[in-house]
Order: sequence, then C-alpha cells, then structure tokens
Amino acid sequence: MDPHLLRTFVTVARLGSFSAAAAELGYTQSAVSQQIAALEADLGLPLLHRRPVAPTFAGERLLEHAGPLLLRHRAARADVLRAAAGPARRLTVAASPLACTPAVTRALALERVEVTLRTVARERVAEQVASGSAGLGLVDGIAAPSDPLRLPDVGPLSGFGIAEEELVVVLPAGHPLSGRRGLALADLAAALWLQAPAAVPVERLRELAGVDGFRVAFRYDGDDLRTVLNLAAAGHGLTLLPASALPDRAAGVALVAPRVVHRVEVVYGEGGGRAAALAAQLRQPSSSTPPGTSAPGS
Amino acid sequence: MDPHLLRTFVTVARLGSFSAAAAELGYTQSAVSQQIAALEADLGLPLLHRRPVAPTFAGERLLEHAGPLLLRHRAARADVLRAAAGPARRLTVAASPLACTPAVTRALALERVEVTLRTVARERVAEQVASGSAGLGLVDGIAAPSDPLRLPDVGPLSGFGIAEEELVVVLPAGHPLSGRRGLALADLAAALWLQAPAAVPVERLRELAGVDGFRVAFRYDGDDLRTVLNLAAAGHGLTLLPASALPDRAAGVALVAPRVVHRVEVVYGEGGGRAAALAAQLRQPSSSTPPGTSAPGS
DNA sequence: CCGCCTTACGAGTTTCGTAAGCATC
DNA sequence: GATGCTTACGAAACTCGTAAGGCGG
Repeated sequence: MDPHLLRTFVTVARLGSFSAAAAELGYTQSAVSQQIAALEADLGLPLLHRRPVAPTFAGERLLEHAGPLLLRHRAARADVLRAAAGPARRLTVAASPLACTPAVTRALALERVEVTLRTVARERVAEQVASGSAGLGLVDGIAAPSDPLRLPDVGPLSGFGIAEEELVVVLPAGHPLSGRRGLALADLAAALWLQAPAAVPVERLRELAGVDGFRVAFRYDGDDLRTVLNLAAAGHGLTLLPASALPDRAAGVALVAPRVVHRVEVVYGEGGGRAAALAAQLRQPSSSTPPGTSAPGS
Repeated sequence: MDPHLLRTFVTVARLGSFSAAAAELGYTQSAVSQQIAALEADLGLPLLHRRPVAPTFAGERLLEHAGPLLLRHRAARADVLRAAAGPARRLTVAASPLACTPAVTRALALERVEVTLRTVARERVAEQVASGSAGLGLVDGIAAPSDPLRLPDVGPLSGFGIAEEELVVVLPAGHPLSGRRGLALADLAAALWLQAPAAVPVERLRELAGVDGFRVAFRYDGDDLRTVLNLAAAGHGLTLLPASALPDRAAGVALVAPRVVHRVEVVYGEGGGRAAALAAQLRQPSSSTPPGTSAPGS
C-alpha cells in the first residue's frame, strides 16, 4: 500500500484504463499493469475487473480510503516543506466566498506582513491551510448557534468561530411566501432550489430538515454572489444566504426552524505564529455574539 | 514519504534513539539510520537532531501529521481486507463505557448473528470501526441537544444519534451546591474536578464553558463507573455524568447552562450490511424486543 | 575507550522499460 | 485484426545486513 501504487490505482480507476493512466502518470502501460498487480498481491485481492476496467467490491472500498489518504499525504509533505522554508513575510488567506464579510475583511491586516486573500471553494479551505498553501483559512457554513462547523479532517488544525448571522431564504418578488416573517425549513422541502457553490448546499438542507426534497432546479458553477441573487430573483430557484449578503433585506425571509445560523470560522495550522496572530485579531470584531471555540482536525 | 519510513521515523522520535527503534522494529541500527537518511533526503530537510536524538522543527511538524496518517493507512488496509473476507457471522461492537445504556444493550441482538460487545476508550471507537476491528461502534459524548458528536475522522463512516440524556454534576454529600436545582457550567470552573476516561473530559468542559479553570484534582485511569462515583462521593473532585449513570438521583445536580446533553451515537462503516441492520434496530430501541432475552425491567 | 550514529560495500530484491504474448471486441 | 492488458526478461535502482569509520562524552 505504497502511496505511489495507491496513486496509480486511483488514476486507473478514474480513467477506466491502464494505458490512459500510464500516459497521465508518465509510465509505460506495462509499469502500470505491474503496479496494480503488486497492489493486488500485497492485499491478496483483485482490486480491478479488466475489460472493461472497473473496481471490484474491495477496490471500491479502497478507493473510498485512497482519496483522503493521498490528500493527507500531500498536505503533510507540503506542510513540512513549508515549515522549513522559514517564516514567510507573506501570509496568504484562503477564504470561501461568503466568509469574507465586511467586518472580517476590515480586520485582515497585520503589522509588517503582506497579506494576500484568495477565494476558494468552501471544501478546499481546510485543505489549503493544512498543506500550508494558505497560512490562514476563513470558512463559512451553517450550524446550530454557537456550534462549530464540521470541517474535513485533513490535518492538525486549530480554529474558532468569529461571526454568526441570521440565515434568510431568498425569494423572487411576488413569491407566495414573501409576505411571511419566518419560515420553517421543512416547509420549503417541496420548493425548487438553486445549487451554487457560494450558497448553502442543498444536501445540507436535506440533512438539517431531516427530510428529502429540496429538488435542484438550477445549478450555477461560479461564485459570484450577485449572479446567485439575480438567479433567485428571476425565479430559477430558492436559495439560503446569510442576511448580510442580501442588498435588500425585503427580498428574503428569515428562517425560524430549525434554529440555524450562518457561521464563519478561522482555521490555522499549528506551525503558523503569524497566522495565529491574525486569527486572534479576528476574534474581536464580532464582540456582540461570542461564538464558542472549537478544535477541528486531529 | 513511504509509510514504512514514516513508521521508523515516529519510532525513533518516540524512543529518542536509533538503536532502540531498530530493536523494536526488528532492523539493524544501520538500516534505521539509512531509512531516516532516505526520508531526510526525500524532503531535503534534516528531521532529527543527533546526539541527543530529538526532532527538529520540521520533524515536529512531520510527527504531528504522521500519527493520523499511519492510523488511516492501517484502517484502510484492514477495512479492504475485511470487506473481501465476506460477510462475517460474528459482529463485534465497540462501545465506550457510558454508551452502553440499558436501552441500548437491550437492543443489541441480531437474527442469525453472534454479537460480541467490547468496551474501549471513547477515542478508540471510531478507529476500531474504520479499521474493521469492530463492525459497529457506540460512542458517547456531550453536545448541544440534537447535535452530532465530533468524532475523529479516521475513515468513511456513517452514523446517527440514538439517545440523549440530561447531564448532572456529581457532588459529594454536604457539598455547598448540593441544594441547588440547576447549575451553570461557568459557576463550576473554580472547583476541583475528577479526570476519568469514563466521565466527560475536563478539556471538553473548558471548551464548552469558554473559560479556563476546571482544575484536575484527581485522575482515575480505569473505566469502572462505580469507582468514579465513589471518588466523587469521597470529595476527590466533581465530575459530569449522564443522569442515568447515577444510582441515586439526589447525588447530582442538573446542568442548566450551557444547554448540553449526554449523547450516544452509533457508527458503522459503509461496507457492513449487518452492522447497518443492527444500527437501524438501535434507532428505535424502545420498540425492539430482542429474542432470547427476558422482558425489560428485571 | 565506549556508546552511538554514519558510511562503505556487497547480496538479494524490487522496479521499470522493451518486447513479445494473448484475450476480447 | 485492432486494441489493450499481461508476461518475460534484463538493466538499473533500491534495501538491508555486515563491517568499518567517525565523533562526542
């Protein structure tokens, strides 16, 4: 179970072809064949059906483990290299789009350090911090009040919440529900929804409401918030956003049940003194609602 | 960054000696030296100071990654092997001590399957399930009502909550607070506490209360609940337990703030059909009447 | 000089590429 | 018969053990 073999295994499984994987990885077809054979011999199991190439049952189990394993592996390597490169005078901050609230961006300044902000997908923030590709992360998500977000465990990270805010459902003008003052999530399960990386994922809605439904009517792949709002206004589907993301408060209806909020957390690695300093600075801006601390990762 | 090299690296770091690590791992001193040299050459960095042997800064970062990495690695291997071994007719259940409530143990029976129950430390449950060492896990912990526990992420696992219960502070007889009906956690920060694997860890109390304090006065390494209760009764320190763990309800005072409960969750791997069946059975512990056992209440 | 890590060197093993084999579409 | 995985085989690289070499206490 060498990481090397694991990498060719996932590549073969992904491409469904030994020769294509060989081309992608810079090996010969033969080498890939031998590597898969070595992996199968090591485990004493067939991992792939040949012709057509598809994972066996055991292979599928291995695939499920291999992704996170290789991710952590790369993160560890990158982090160690970064640690040895010495303290950088540039601190890059990886943030999911909705994590950059006005209060947060205002606090993003540190004495004697040049700060670079980079917007990435919500799922990537922890990963970039763990690998040292970013020194600090800002993630948003939804959770019960003063509860930590559930972040993917890609390495030893620290973090805490810095802001919590009401969530509102964005409705097109004239929508039957737009007169209401508060809505239960379960009442919206039958409606059609927008799926966009910037907004709350539909899967999370199902999870929170505890029911199926929330059918996706429209997908938007970019992370421009105004586009999401325009789509919602045009009636392409409902979406759930933090209240401050809406230019016009009347366009949305607050969620009353289940009791959930939009939450922003900072994440930083153990090795980053500079990152910890900036994180501590971020702890203050929302002194009105002090969210609890958390310790994601292991 | 071969897992093999990583393992010798952590062993050397732990023992502080190349020769001792060689003896433990069954290599010669020379082989260990070469393996460390290979790892250092691969990363292009010194990882250990010699004479005395201690991790460098980069080495410490690597150590922090190496543990979880090797854990996942072993879990993945074990899980794949177990998946291929076919459906076992024995299902072993790993449970933390306080997860085995009467209602749960009553439901632990499955048609045509021999169930083995094994009590392990709270932190080990997810690990044993991910590695296939147990087919099903029962973990307890404390959380906000109807909120999931934060389990260490050691592999692809499913799970859900099956029970929640009030938490009470166990006080010795005649304690000044024992007249009270409800207590805020922050009020107890100045008190002395028991640290025991079976009870709620003191670190978690600090985290929940958001303040320091909760000084540990006494540590108990075993997992016998009655011993914990005896220690608490003897005034060695306070402890937080689910209400049902106390034989005498008057010995404890319920917690009123922050709003937290004792929660039990089942955890099972994706591959275990039998485990999923038993888990489903645990979802409604009240309605199940397992065969071969006497009626509840005895 | 003694303990402990490093280096030199050789035997056994592994790994990859070239090239030939072979099964399926 | 073409495509694509497997096997055979040899060269290069790797890995470990024995043994000799440094270096600090």
